[in-house]
Amino acid sequence: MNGQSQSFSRTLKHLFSSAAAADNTISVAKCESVLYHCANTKSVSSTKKIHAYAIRNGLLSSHHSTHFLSLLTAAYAVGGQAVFARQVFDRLPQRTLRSYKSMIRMYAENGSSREALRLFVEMLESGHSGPEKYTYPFVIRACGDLLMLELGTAVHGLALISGCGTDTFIGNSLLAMYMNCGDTERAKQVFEAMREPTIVSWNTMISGYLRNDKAAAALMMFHELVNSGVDADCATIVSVLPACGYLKDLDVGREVHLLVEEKGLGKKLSVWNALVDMYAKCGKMDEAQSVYDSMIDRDVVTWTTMINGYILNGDVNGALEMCRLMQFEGVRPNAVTLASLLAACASLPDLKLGKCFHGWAIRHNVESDVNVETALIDLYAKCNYISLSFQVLSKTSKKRTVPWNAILSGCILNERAREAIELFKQMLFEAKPNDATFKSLLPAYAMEADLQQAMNIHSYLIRAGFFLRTQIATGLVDIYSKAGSLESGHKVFNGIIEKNRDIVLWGAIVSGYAMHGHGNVALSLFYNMVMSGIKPNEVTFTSVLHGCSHAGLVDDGLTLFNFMKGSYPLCLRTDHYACMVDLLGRAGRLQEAHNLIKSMPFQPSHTVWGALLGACVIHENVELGEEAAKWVFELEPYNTGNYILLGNIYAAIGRWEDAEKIRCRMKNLQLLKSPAQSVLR
DNA sequence: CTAGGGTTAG
Repeated sequence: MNGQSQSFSRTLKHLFSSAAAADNTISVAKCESVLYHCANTKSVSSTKKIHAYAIRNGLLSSHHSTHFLSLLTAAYAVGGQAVFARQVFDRLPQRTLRSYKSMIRMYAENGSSREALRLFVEMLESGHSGPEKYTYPFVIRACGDLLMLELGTAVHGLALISGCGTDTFIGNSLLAMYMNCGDTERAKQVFEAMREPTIVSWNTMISGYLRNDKAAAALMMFHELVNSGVDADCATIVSVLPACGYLKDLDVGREVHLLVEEKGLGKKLSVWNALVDMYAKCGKMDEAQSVYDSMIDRDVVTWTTMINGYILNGDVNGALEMCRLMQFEGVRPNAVTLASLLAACASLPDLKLGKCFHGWAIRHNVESDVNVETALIDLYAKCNYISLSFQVLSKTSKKRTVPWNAILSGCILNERAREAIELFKQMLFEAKPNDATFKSLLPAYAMEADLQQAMNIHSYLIRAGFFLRTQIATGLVDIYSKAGSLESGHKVFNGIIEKNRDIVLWGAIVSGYAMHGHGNVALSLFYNMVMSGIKPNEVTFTSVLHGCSHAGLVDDGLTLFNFMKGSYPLCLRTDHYACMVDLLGRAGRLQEAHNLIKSMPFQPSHTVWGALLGACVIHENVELGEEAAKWVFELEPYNTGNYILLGNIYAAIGRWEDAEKIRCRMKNLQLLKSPAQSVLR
């Protein structure tokens, strides 16, 4: 106990002994000075005593009560007593700067950011000046927590006006806020304007870049930091290592590892855990293992990281071995461990193993964790046991969004579009949908291909304010295309500004026109896309080529194909050749089609030969038809359709015996088919 | 008094 708190407790004692003696001469001022100490020492029990004393002795009704109550508010707030603080605060005749400050701080600290900001705004509106430099960081953090970029920017301005612009703490808070809101550029500006960035500033930048999917920028920051002469600390290490892992940049990862050894930064377990994770993510399980072996202390995170590492590198047995060792060491798995094990079982998929881990989750009492529940729903859906997914769902709290998202995508996976749509309607009574919800749900509407339903979900999205996002717009374009309204799809497409149109959105509109036979529109949209600076990918090439072939645009198709060969040779896939063969073949240019196949830089697939065969049927070309058939019979021996196609060519030109022979061959194969297929499975 | 940091996660 230091001198100050000793004198405080003396004062408190004196106060109460005087009270016991019914000495009402104890002044409000005295109580106030005690309260001031209560706030400084975060002493809740003393605060309560003073509060009770004040009530008993009618101090609250005096004209001094504003000052007294605002001190009382502060004392409760500092002690984290939200309910008491609020009660006193609401009874204040006048809300003072002090009371606002302490309430804002309390709410920001206990996670009620919205409440904190409400009070902050009210404080400004009621004519108080801006907060002082110790309150700004709380307000700024609250803006960041709620992703309120506009308000955050306004607070930034206010801080500048009040002359707090150079404060390091406020600067660092601003960095974190902008990063949280996804505005990396503004964060960078603030960082560059800082006169003396501390290690915290650097770390905030590094981790912020990573959280905004800019791992390369995070690494650049790290290198700048190393060159600037500021010493890295533990937080730097655990911020930069995930970036190395994400980029699989083993060189930088090793550099960081060296730094840890040289500067003795390995005092915390989290640093070693991050190193293990980095090596695992870079695909170096042997090095991860050796870091792990060198560790004296290990916690559940270490084990989980190793287990994940083995899963990530496709070594399920290694992961299982780790589980056994972990159990042997007496370390209990947590929800994270089980969620990732279950996710691994889902991606295999391995129902039996998944059920074992479900059991393990129950034994370790984590089966009602949202992450675990979600992983279970996903697991059972991917194993085609969606009824079990529903069982898990029925036990969840339902107020969370993620399990619903999992069941929706599970329904899509099991081709239960109707059910997905029904579930979504139920979901709306319980939880708030987010972007991921629609990512899972929209394909259901595309499967239903019902224009009325398409319009329903579209109008819902607009009402709910979801219409801006590219990904969701893409889903809508796809739905409208499949439901047959290219016009509506195009309107949605036009609603996305050019800057926000990504390859997937372009792909959706192009394929929409292509699949409905509007090859010319598909083509011109495609060229618009290229002009707007979007690099086409295999998928867009396929759909636009498809469009050309469906619309009989032979020369356009050839031009496009040659453009591909010239500019995007690495994109060329077997599908593209199949489209071209189909295109040339339908136009009767069979020889050209055949030459194209022969020029292919890789083994032609059955689809390529199949396209030629199909064209040979239309144009009754036996010679090439037989050549194509020879290949498809080899590549796809159990597809009876191919035999029928060749038979049709023979029949068309009157070679009845050959047609009959092929028919027999097909029949014999059909007899073989069932046992053969069961072996193939 | 106030700022950054580890394992899941499509």
